Amino acid sequence: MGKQVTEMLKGTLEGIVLAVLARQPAYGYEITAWLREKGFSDIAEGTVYALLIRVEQRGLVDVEKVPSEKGPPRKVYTLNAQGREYLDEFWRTWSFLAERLDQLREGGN
Amino acid sequence: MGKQVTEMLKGTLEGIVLAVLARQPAYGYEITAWLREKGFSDIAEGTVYALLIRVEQRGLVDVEKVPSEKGPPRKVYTLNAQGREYLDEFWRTWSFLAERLDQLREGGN
DNA sequence: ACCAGTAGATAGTAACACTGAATAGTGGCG
DNA sequence: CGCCACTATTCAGTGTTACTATCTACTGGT
Repeated sequence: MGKQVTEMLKGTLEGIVLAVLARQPAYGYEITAWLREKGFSDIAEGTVYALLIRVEQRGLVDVEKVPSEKGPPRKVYTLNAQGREYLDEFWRTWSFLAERLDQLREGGN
Repeated sequence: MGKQVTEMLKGTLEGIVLAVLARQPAYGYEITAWLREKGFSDIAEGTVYALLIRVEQRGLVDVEKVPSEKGPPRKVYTLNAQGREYLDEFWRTWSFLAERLDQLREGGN
């Protein structure tokens, strides 16, 4: 998609994934497919898995192994209380940034 | 300010600085002060200088050394045609991301 | 002579997304 | 049975970016 998106995703992709999990539990492959569908056309497979491991280690999500009819068992991730808290902060940070950017774009000082 | 902002700034700070330069030429110290004033409370001094060198090497800005009444000479940066083009693309990328994020936030699918 | 304020440069570090490849399980087809 | 497509996860290595901390350098005031 271009280097610009890649760099801009740093810090936001994590929030995006947590926001997806806030709606309902999901597993890596599912999340990747969802992102692709939503226009993040070439988010690498591995990227989402690495991110999920990170948030798991930080204790923002709970994990459950669920057998799949097709393929190896799925690791289903659920946002926990700490994750919800973190997500709230993410939205505050995002709002802060988005406001500043919008102001800049309007040429406002 | 927190690690979240730091990571989110990756990829956007560059656009922010270019957007500032789109309004009028400026030098590093000035840009840093402006950012602080606008709420980016702890953007490190060095960060902006490093970024400016990067965009200069990519040919997005023109540079002119201007003697200062107080302190060493200033390096005044001006956005050139290529930089404006890059900035346009930045805004397109930003819009794409912001739209997706807004949708996610509304809980929309 | 010293210090605060202005102005810029730089070496080393941490975090994050990407690339590319490997591993594993299931079902269908010849 | 052997092969392939699809599902699903893992991992080592790389590039980019912002931060930390420090250093240089010039001016004016005490």
